[in-house]
Amino acid sequence: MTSTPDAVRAGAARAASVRGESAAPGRLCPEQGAAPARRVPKPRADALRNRERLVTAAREMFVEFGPQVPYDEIARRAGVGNATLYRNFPERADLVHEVVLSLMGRVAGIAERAMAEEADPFEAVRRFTLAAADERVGALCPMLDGAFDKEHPDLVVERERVEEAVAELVLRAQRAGRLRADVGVGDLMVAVSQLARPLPGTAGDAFAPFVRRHLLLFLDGLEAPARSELPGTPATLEDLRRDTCPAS
Amino acid sequence: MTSTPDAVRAGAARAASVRGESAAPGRLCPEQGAAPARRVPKPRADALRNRERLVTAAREMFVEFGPQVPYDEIARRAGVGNATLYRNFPERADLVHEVVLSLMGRVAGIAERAMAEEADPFEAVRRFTLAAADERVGALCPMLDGAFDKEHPDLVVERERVEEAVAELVLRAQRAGRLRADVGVGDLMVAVSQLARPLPGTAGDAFAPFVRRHLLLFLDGLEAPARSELPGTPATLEDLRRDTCPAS
DNA sequence: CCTAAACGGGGACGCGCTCCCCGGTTATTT
DNA sequence: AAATAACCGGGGAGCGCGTCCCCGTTTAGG
Repeated sequence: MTSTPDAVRAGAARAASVRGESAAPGRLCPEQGAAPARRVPKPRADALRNRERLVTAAREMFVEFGPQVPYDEIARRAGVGNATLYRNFPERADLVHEVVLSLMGRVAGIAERAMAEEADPFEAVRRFTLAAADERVGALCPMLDGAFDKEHPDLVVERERVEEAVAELVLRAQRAGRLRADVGVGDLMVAVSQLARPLPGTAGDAFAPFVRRHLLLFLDGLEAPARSELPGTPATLEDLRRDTCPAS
Repeated sequence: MTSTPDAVRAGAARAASVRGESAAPGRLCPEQGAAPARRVPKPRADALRNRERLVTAAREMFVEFGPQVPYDEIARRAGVGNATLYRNFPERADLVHEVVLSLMGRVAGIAERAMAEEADPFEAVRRFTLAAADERVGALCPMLDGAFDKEHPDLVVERERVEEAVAELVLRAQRAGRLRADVGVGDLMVAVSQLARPLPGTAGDAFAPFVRRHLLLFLDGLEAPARSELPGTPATLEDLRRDTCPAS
């Protein structure tokens, strides 16, 4: 054995993950000061392709079967060997992290686009809600219990992007008098996630039309003027984080 | 070994379960025709107590951790040995069956009481919805995938009781012009289940106030007059069954 | 064309759940 | 109240399944 780059890469990935850095290859990391100019071999094209395929497959499998789905099955779905999966994501937390990150990015984009392109601010909320459901935000729920670093820098950045966009969305609609004033961002996010949450066992899409109906009904309840008086206070996202992650 | 009643009981339970009969002890089964008057030993009082404890513990554990929770943990929560659990419910399907049955009974009672005691028909819907959520109907969702006999006679009876009561509840509210006409029983049941569905990892009750808010918002959307036009058709319970159980 | 990194899949390890066995305990029976 | 039979409890063996690694082969890049 002259050199075992597989093992080296895997070890590096694990270490980077622990330090809270992104383990994604393809990102040229500047030489670390005194480190003796170790040539960072640029990753191969097919390697990146496979990595992307794995994340996509993982997202689909997580949505359908939850985050406990066997590693080997994910690899099979992605059309690669299981070793490739283990090389890229030495532990499950890494994979979950990547999937959550990708999903949040999509949702943030949706919110920003809805805000930019929709004239009526309540219509923007509606469009965001339905599109977010299509992205299966509900699949995030089962991942909350999984032990993955919720304070990872990359994740915090993306989360703040989502929060900011949706908060703005809500605020505009409320200022326009189209959205009732006694609801918060947290109310919207959680209810959407719950209503769009996939049922286990259903291949996935048989329910889509019903989910749409229920979201629209909920949105009707959100519209101003309020038809009833709500108990408690508008839920912020901090409220939710406090209740779901009592440890942090 | 002179006689092993434990094994006999377990075997009998398994057979009865397959035949679609209730395996509950305490129910005196009339002597089966030509069978030579085998004395059916009346079950002991503590045995029934333990059985009831097990069902209660199972319901709690299912709500909190899903129907895959380890058998031994359920026994521990119930404060009995694991053998007792295996004696009463030789396979997981039996236990799930019992829990679902118990839950459906409670929900049916809630619906009937709401209808009888509430003057305003929409208020009856609201009361039913909130009470059903308190009973954790949402916990039913994760059990849909589990392989348990959904056509078991006992279950069908209870299911029809629920359906009839809720359908009547909806119909009355619609006839009174208080509930929008373009929603069906299925819309109500599924949305409530989803909104009240417990999040994994949360010990359970931190979210209760938020769930209440979201249910009330949804109910506001349900109120007549309709604020938007819904796509598709009102969901009946048959629609849902067809989509969740494609095999049957 | 050559080199080295990445791939694939077969198989062993180990964990955790299931399930049973048997000595002790408790409710019923006369 | 004593006898008896059913029931209970918990410890441990069996085993299925997911995780993880090894190594011969393939493939991209120079």
